[in-house]
Amino acid sequence: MDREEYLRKCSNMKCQRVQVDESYVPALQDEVMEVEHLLAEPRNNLAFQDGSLDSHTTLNGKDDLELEVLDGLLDDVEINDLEGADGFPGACEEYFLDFEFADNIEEVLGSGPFEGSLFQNSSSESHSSGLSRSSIVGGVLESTKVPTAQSECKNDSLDETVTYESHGAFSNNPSQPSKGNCRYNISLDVQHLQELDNYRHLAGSILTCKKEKGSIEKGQPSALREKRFRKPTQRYIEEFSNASSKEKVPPAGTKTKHSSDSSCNVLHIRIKSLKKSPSEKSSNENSEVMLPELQVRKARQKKEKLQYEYESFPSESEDGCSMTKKSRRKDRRKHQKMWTLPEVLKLVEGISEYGVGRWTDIKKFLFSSSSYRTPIDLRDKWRNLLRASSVQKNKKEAEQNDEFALRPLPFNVVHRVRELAKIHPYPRQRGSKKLRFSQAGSSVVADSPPVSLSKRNVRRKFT
DNA sequence: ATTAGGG
DNA sequence: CCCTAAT
Repeated sequence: MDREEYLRKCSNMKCQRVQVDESYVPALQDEVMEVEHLLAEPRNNLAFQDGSLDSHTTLNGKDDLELEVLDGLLDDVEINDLEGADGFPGACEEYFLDFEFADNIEEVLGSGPFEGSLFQNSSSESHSSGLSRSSIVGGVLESTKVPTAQSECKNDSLDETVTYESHGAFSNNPSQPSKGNCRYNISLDVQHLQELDNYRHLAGSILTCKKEKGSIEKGQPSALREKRFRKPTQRYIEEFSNASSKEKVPPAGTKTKHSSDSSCNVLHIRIKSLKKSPSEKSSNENSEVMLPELQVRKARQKKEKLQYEYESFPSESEDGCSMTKKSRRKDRRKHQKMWTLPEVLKLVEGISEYGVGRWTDIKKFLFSSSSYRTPIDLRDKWRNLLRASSVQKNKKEAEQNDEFALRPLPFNVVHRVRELAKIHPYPRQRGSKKLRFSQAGSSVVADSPPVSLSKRNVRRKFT
C-alpha cells in the first residue's frame, strides 16, 4: 500500500522534474544574458562605482545630477549583484548560507524517511521542534515545482567560489532521500547558474517560513489561506522580493501552521545580506540621499512648493538621464524626487496638449525619459498644482503677500495652471462636495463649483 | 491596463 | 507617494 503510493509519487516526481527542466531553459537564458553582461565588464563597473562613490560621499549633498547618475549605476549593480557576485571575493562569507535550523530537520527526517515526513508532514509537527519542519518541507516541495533539482549536489566542476553547506535541509528531496550533510559547491559561472538559482528558490521558500512566524503584521500572499487575513501590502512584497531575490518567492508550504524559532531569522538575515552586501555602499548612498528629502518633506508639507525653487536651479538635468529603469520602481519611495520647475512646466504643457486625464500619453510623450514619474505621479502632481494654484488665488485675495514664502511657483506657471484648471477641473474644485456637508462659512472659497459639472465631458483631445 | 479618488 | 476601486 504505502509502497505503491510511494512509488507512484516518485514517478510523479520524475515527470515533474522533466517538465520543469524543460521550462527552465528559456527562463535561464534571461539570467544568463544578464550574467554575461555583467561578466563582460565586471571590474570596470565596480571600480568606477567604488571610486565615484567615495568621492561622492565626501561631497555629500552636491547636486542632483550626480546623485541621479550614481543612483542609476547603483541600481544597475543592485540588479545584477546576485549573479555577478564573482566580483566580490570578500563577500564570500556572506554567501555562505548555513542552515542552522537544519539540525532539527535532520532529526525528524532521519527517523522517518520522506514517505512519512515529506509527504505527510502534518503528523508530528505539533511538537514543533523549534522550527516547524513542515514549513521547510513544504517549501522544498514547492520548489520542486519550480526550476529546481536539488539533487544537483553531485556537481563536479567545483570552483570554490561559494559553498553552500546544508545539513539535511536540501536532502529531503526525492532523488536524494538520504539525509546527512551535503555540500554544494557553486561557482557563479553561467553554467552553474542553475544551482544558484536553485538555492535562491530554496532560500525563498525557507524565507517565507521566517516571515510567517516572524512578522505577523504583514502577510505573505502564499500563506493567505492559513492565517493571513490582511493583504500583504504591495510595498512589503516589493521590498521583500527585492531583498531576497529578483524572483518572486515561491509559494510557501501550505501546511505551515506556526513556527517559532530564531534560526530562521538568521537565515533571513543571511540571505538578505546575500542580496545586499555587494552593493553595500549603495545603501549608504541611498540613505544619504533620502534623508534630507524626507526630512524636508516631513518638516513641512507645504514647503513642497518651495522645493520648486530649490530644485529649479540645478534642475533641467534629470530629464536627460534614463538610466536603469528596472529597479527604479522599487526605491521610488525612498528618495522621492521632488518635482522641478521644468518638470512642472512640461507637465502643464502636456496637459494642455493632451488634456487632463491622458496621463499615460503625457507620460509617454513628455516624460518618457524620466523613468520615475509614473502617470499616476503626473496626475498627483497636477492635483497638487491645482490645489496650489487655487490656494494661491485665495491667498492673494486675502493677503497677497509672501508671508510664509510659500509661493515659489512662478506666476506664469500658476497662471497656466489656473487656465487649465478652468477647462478641466481635476479634483473636484475643493468645495462642492465638502462644502455641502460642512457648509464652511469661513474663508474657504469654492472656486468654480459649476465648472466641475462639465468635468468629464471636456477632456479635449488635441489642440 | 488606466484612471479617479482618498489617505 | 501609496493604495484601492472602478472602468
